[in-house]
Amino acid sequence: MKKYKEYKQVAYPKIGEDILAFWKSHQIFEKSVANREGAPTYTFYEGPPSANGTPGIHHVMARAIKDVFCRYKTLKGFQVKRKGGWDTHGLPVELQVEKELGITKEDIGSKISVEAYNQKCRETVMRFKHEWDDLTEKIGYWVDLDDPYITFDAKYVETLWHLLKKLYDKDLLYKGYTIQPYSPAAGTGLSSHELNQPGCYRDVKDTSITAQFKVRGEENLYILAWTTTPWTLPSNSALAIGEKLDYVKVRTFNPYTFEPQTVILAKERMSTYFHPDGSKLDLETYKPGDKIIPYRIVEQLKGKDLLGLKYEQLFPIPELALPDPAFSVIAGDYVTTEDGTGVVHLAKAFGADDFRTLTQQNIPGIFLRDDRDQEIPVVDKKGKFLPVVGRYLKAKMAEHDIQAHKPLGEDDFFVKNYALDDENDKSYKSTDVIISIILKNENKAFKVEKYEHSYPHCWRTDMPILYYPLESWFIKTTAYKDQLVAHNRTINWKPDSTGTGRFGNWLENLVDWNLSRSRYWGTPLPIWRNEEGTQTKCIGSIAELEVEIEQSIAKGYMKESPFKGKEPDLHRPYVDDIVLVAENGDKLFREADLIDVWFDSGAMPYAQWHYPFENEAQFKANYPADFIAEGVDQTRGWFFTLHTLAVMLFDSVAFKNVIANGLVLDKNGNKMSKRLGNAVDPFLTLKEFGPDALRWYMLSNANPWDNLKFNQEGVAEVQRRFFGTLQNTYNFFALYANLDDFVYRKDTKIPVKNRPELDRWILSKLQSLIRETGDAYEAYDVTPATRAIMSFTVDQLSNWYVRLARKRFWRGDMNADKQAAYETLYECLEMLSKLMAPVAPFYADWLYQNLTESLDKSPLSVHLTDWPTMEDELINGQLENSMQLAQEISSLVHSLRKKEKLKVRQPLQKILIPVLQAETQAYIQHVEELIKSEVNVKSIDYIDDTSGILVKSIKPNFALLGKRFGPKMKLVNQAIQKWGKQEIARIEKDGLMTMALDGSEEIITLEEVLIQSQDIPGWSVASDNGLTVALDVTLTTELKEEGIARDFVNRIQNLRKDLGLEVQDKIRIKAAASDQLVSGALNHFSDYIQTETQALALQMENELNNPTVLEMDEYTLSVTIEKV
RNA sequence: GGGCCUGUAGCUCAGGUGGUUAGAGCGCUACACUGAUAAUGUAGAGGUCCGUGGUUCGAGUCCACGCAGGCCCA
Repeated sequence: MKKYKEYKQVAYPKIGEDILAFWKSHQIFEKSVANREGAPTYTFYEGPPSANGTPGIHHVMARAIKDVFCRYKTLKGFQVKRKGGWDTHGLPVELQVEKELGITKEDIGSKISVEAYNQKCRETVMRFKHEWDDLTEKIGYWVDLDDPYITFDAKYVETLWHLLKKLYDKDLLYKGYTIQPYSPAAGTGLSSHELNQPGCYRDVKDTSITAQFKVRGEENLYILAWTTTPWTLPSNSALAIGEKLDYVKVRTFNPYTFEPQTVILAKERMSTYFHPDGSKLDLETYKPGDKIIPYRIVEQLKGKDLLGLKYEQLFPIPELALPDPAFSVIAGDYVTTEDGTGVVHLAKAFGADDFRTLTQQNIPGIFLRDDRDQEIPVVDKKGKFLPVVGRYLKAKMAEHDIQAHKPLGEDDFFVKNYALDDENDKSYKSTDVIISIILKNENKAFKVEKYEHSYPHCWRTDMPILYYPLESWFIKTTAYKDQLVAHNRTINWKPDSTGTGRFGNWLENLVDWNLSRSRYWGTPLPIWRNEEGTQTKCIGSIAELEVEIEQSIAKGYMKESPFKGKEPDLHRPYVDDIVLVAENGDKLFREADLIDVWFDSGAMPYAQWHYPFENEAQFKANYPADFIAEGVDQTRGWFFTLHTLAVMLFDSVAFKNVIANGLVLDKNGNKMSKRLGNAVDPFLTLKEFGPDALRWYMLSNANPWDNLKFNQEGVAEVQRRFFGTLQNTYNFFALYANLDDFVYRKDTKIPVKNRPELDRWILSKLQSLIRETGDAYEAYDVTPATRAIMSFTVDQLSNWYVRLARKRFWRGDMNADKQAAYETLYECLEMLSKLMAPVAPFYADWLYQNLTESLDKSPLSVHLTDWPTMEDELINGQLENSMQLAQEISSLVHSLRKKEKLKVRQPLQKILIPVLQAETQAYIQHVEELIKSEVNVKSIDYIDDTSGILVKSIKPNFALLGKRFGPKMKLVNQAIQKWGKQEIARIEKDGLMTMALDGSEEIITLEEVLIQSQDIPGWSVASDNGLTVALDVTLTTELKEEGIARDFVNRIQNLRKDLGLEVQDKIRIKAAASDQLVSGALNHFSDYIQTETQALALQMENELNNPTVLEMDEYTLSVTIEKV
């Protein structure tokens, strides 16, 4: 029976499937964890994906990275529990549900109850769980899928509440009012994290206006201010300048009304607004419509000279009138002269800087009042001007006879493109455009143009966002900035720059974390307040809530608990129905907000265990994480929220090591997107290549933190080159091992020290490989590990060891030499299966099992083994040196043969190697036989100094002498280059030489120069890397005959094969030679030929029946062979 | 506009602390091998190291300023 399975063809995808089935039926993953019970833990946190979309190829990348280090640490003896998780809340879920139901946010509560809506969300959110689980299994990502944490789970939410209360108790949770990104289309504020979604910032062309603000009490004097959001101009209540900037007053004409006027702007910005020739033109002779408008600078002044200047309201709508100090010039430290006019228009409701500055300077903003007497901006939450402004715009349109694409009523003025009208309509006019025309007509616009800039968009609705005043709850992260920074310094970031740069800078410029989301499907904020906002309760657990509810029932505020007789559900609408009792007896209502979903995921270290309500020991044993990995886009997402909560609540890091991987782009370096059709389907790729080649390609091609240009051909190459070579090597082993009935047995194996040199060499290399891969995995550098494994497998094991050892496997019966070869190759293969197991878990296990099946005691799977320890005593540096010399010399000889057109089959007499050090000669002599057979030469001669024919060259050792001589190095170099035979001889003999340099004597030692021999007069030489080889190209008759004999063997072997003879079949050869040299060769090398070709006889005949004519280089030869 | 990353052969990538012939694989060309054979091996061609300045005796490597691409943020 065959002990080692042989494979004609290998279907890698099938290996994936088979091994997956094996893992399942033998519970290998479970065993790999259970086996390490009691061992030190290595903690990994799974960043929860959302299962409401299908997984992509980049998820394979991310998950492969996670898997590699968890598997490696398991092999290293740690217990690595990997709890899976699902991110289930948030806007994407809501939007998907709305799309499917054909509703908008406004319909919630009317067309559909919050209860039914949330129920639908809950059903939707796990929709693609099956695909995710499927992919996870197929790529071999080992994670506990049976007991994942789920962020909507009541227990999970309870922990979130607990954490929020801890923040509240520390006074780190507060309600504020800020200008925030708001999506009218989605009806919600957006977190900075959401705005960080790739693709949110897009280049768009907006109408930009440089408006003229007329200075009060002056004739025709205007301040210029530029904006890309004309719709905010009706809300203008101040202008900001930079105090230290230079400004000018310029006399000129308005380009639209042609009226003479004087304008104020930053001096540096003049070139944008005035044609250079305008300064030469006469102001008096200007005629309306002239192409170049003349101008004169009439006054230069500093920004601070402008402070306090009053101007007329741009849109004098009576309802929007404001008292002093509105409509005046103030200072803003953010004003620059990079664009615009160096004057910034401020609208308190629509800009964060604006809001801050105006608040600080006590300048009121433009607001109206709602029926509860609360301030409201003049644009409503749908992005439409209130009728107060609409009426004004409508009247102005009539006054100036402005025709739009449709009749516009006072309630029709949407900002941006929220009207959803057809923008391609020729007569389409946006509100921005209408405002521009009005201003142009009224001598209030100095320049109107389309301006292309990057503007944030809502990541789901694709509509531009507005900056809009919203009330919010915040976490006061700024209070912990120093601790956040300090703890970050202790984290090992891969790559380092993401930690210090991207993440570090983010922490340095920290703002408070805006927690609030006005939505339905998410974790509700556990805060109850009275109507005045004077009484507040924060609830930190279900039990606490139930006690409060009892009190409320007792007080008569509630009839019964919504949780009565069922499991508590902490979602809306149930918690909204709960009314609590304040200390002073007031009714408390829940703050309607949900919290940022990033809080959900950032709290997973605690919430996944329902800590502190349960599993305290579990939590403590697994906190903080040793390792996490996600995409670099999570830097300010999950990485940030994990870090923040850990620092603020536990004064700890949340993770010690983190890999922030790059993007997976298409092969041309473009982003993959389903829309563009360049997205790669992971399932199809798996089907074609199987999981191992895919993982190996992704991790070996480039460091994970570099973007990967994903190219299927790259996967194919990895498969062919690496897996193919490894597979061939295994097949080779299996083929002969089975023929010889070899079975690897530890107890009877030949000690390494008794094995042939070649074996000891490859085993020495193998030991180095163990160290190299181990070091790389330890440093979270998977790419160098894969490259080292590939290089060993392909270059050393297959291309050198197997090739040179081939004959040992097929020749003769079992003997010690043969056994050593089998054992050595076996040991290399088995070791490779372990070293590659973290990256290519399926193939590695398959290989391991093929090798070990016939052994009883070995663990079932490579993933249940221990990481190998290096055996230092097997490392033989000298032998590795020798072998490297053999490889280099062989390569040089091949190169010479090529040049001289002498094929390897033609034996040659000798090669010459100049050696200047006895050491080198010893190294080479060690592997002399090997070189001789590899390049087919009879002998190797060494020439040393005593021969007297060596031509040596000398050059300085720059690294050493450069440090010593510095600027004089050029002179030293020139001097040394001039040295001839005598000087070289002397420094070699004495170990030093003196030289004159700048009038002084300098002593140069032998170590400070490099002496090489690169030429042997009269010989064909090749040299590389300080090594020189000469080839004796003389062909004697004997050599020629031997070459012919070898050629003949080769042809006979081909014939044997053509005739379908088996390896052990014997033959009889008859040959009719036409050439004397050939018949001489056949006669002289008859024994050799017969041995090689398994011939019992080689007869020379004059005539042959029906012979085969062999074409040899210069001769032809007729032969017949017959099976005996 | 700011932060970070990347730029080396046609393609994908290596090139501690600066040191004088810049490497590998794939692809290409040629050859060899034919008992690993739908394999395998060898050799060759192929480079303004993104550009420009600078530091230095010496720069792919260090510095400055640019250019191009990417990510993140304003």
